[in-house]
Amino acid sequence: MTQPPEIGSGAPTLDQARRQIARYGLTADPQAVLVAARLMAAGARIGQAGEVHFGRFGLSTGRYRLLSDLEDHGGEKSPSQLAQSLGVSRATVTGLVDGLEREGLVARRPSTEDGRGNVVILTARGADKLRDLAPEHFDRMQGLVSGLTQEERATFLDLLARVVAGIDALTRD
Amino acid sequence: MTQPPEIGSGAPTLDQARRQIARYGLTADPQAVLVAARLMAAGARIGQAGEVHFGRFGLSTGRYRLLSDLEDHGGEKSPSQLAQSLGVSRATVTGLVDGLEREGLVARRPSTEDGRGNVVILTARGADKLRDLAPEHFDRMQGLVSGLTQEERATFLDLLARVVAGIDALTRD
DNA sequence: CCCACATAGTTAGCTACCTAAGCATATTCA
DNA sequence: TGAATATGCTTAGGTAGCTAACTATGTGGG
Repeated sequence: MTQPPEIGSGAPTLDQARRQIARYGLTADPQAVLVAARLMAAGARIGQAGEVHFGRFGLSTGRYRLLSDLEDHGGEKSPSQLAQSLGVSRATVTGLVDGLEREGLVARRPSTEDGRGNVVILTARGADKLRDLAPEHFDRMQGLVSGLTQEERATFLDLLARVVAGIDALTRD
Repeated sequence: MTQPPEIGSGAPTLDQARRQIARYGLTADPQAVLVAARLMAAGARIGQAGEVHFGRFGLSTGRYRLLSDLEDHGGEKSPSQLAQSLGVSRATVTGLVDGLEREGLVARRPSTEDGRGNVVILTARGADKLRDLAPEHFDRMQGLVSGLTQEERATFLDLLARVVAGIDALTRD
């Protein structure tokens, strides 16, 4: 019983989609379902790969994004602003800042304008970290899309944006 | 100081990519970097949306994928096989099965062939759950890609596959 | 002026994912 | 056959993300 390839990492096939749809007597378009399923599988894989990538530098995706966002805004931002621009909850920012602070890459200071607020500051060590990882980081990022020509990348960017717009269909009431 | 839109959810811009590359005097292609960054951001968003979607049915993405994979294989599979086909670690499968077993959607039975092994079985309740959520699930999956024509979806599938092949560039030594 | 309500941040508790280490059972081979 | 190795699964401990609840400070209205 040599089972078919089915190389782990959960990439669904068109046949799987067809069978699933048929099993319940539905009328969905198998190709559309396949694209959606592949997209979700790809999203998961890219996310994991990102963690491995940033892990090389002793960071996680979330921590890198926070540092990078901080640098893009003059090295100083409130946790709420960070949560907003990173698209995560404030609780998540608390956790990310906790970790980064422990490693000395950012620091917290009380806000001078709002007694409730903090400001998160990029430290010199944090800036150094970003500088150090930049060459390899950008090089690998380019590698990720090196299988596409420049024109294909433009097409992909367009299609991806339209799919992202469709995310609402997945979550709306 | 009305700051530019910058609508949360962390979609990076071409300008950001350019500035970051320039800051360190690198030669990377900003467009390629942008595509990679957008892809990672999209992956995260789709992943979260998926959790919301499956959460509607009292499941998570991982739990749904496990149930679905089980059904696609006659309702019976070992944890190791599940880990392989889902592309996650065996430890993760242990956790997913723990949760699903608690809810009566799967059951564990000792393997008859291997004294070390288990077999995970899809219960009647598990099969019912899959049947119940199918119509809405497939409908929303279609909705996710409804912004693309059939031809565009085919193109997207091709480009996505080539990007997935590039994941290796992100993680290899 | 004070109370009600809004906002900033943290904490607690959940899920998913990982790696590494542990335990039990199989298998291989000298 | 007995020891070394391989395999199956679980456990322990880590990170990231979420929501909900809590504390503290700000703000606005009667």
